[in-house]
Amino acid sequence: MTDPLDLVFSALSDPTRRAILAMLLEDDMAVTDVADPFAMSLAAISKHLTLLAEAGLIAQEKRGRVKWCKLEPDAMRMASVWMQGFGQFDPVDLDGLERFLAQELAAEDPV
Amino acid sequence: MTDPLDLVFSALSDPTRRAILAMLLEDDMAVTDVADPFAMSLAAISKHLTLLAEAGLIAQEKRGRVKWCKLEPDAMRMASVWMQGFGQFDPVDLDGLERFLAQELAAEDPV
DNA sequence: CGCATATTCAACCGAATGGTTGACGATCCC
DNA sequence: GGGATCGTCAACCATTCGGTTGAATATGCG
Repeated sequence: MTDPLDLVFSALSDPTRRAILAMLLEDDMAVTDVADPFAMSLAAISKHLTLLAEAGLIAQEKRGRVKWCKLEPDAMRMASVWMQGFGQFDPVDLDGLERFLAQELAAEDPV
Repeated sequence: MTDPLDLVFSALSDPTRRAILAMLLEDDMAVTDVADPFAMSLAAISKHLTLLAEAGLIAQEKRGRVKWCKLEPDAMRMASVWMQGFGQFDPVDLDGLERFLAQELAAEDPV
């Protein structure tokens, strides 16, 4: 019933969770290592990770007593799709690319 | 102190607010008209609109007794930038565009 | 076995969220 | 002026959120 986008955007709305995602961008990490740089309890981080997992933004795999967390790009992609499919604005990471493309099209138009 | 992204993602995490944004995509609207299709009080919608405005997702301008709401793309763009600048995944709205671009580049490469 | 490490569970707390209702302040129009 | 319309404000309510602490559950290791 609840839209998966609710979960994704809600998960993204917390700076701690965004920081975690940024960390996981570099490498997969164990829960304890994720928690390390933060000035809050391990339990709090564990909760954040659970939320991120429920939103589908990360996947958690337990290997031995260590639970590894890794990024799961699909959920964020979905949110991004919503934004773009929604948006009137230009694709964001294409500042240069777009100009290039416009150039290309301009070069082809007269044909 | 609080990251503007907090506000934006938090605002986007509610389905009612996302629906409002989708409506405003079509046209600027008065508060009453925004509220019309929803099964909740005008006050509730008013609150939602305030949140959206605080997140910078919309702008509200009072003209006479009517308060007009219009989309303000910058905030969403900022969120999108974060996602992309963050993301390992391909730009979302470019499925076709990207293929086209790859083609263009392939055609140019041998030169 | 027995201890240390890794992680979650459970109960609790204060603050924020999403909604309601009713009163209020503006504004338009007759 | 006075009634209808537009919108917000204020108080309230239940629920969720982000955090804490302390106990519990695995698991690895000597």
